[in-house]
Amino acid sequence: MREVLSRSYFAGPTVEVARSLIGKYLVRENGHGQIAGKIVEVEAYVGSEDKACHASKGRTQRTDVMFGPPGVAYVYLIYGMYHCLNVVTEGEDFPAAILIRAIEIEGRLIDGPGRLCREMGIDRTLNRIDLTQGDALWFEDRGQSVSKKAIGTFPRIGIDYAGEWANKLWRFRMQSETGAGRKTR
DNA sequence: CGTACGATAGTCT
DNA sequence: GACTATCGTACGG
Repeated sequence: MREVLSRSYFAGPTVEVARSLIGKYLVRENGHGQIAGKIVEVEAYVGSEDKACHASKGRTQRTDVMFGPPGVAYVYLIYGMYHCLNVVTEGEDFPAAILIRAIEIEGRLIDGPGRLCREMGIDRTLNRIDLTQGDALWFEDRGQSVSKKAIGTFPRIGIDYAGEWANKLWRFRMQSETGAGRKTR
């Protein structure tokens, strides 16, 4: 079984969708071939109330995409040199997204959103593209189930400014079977 | 091992 | 002009 995740899949509650993304596949297709990786770590950013969510600062040119339909890519540049890949979730006018933090490609752990984007050749030219079309970049269910037990929950990273919102356990990480990626940072 | 810090540019005030 | 959902290197123990 190999199924491209649909728009309705991403329309659900962000935290639940985030948890369910662990064990799914991220697939990148450029002119020269295809790279697929199993998703190992994600973070949920939920609504304008969530101080850690970029959209909490309002609807700007940059955050506008999060207010749109689910299943769309939100890619931004951070610290002037790295890109971060997110999928927009929930309905229109409810700004939320899931940050993809780590994947496993052929047994090799790609740990960190910046490294992941570098590895897969993801940059801002992919911002706002539709991720439900199986074109350039998309998510796949390959029928591998992950038990809830195998998924750890942690606070999100790099958002100490977010007050109480920094304590939410909205980061999900698969305990690796290979032993790779034990580190939690 | 651990912690500290600089690089670098887009975004918002 | 300040800040940033990061990463790699440098250095101390």
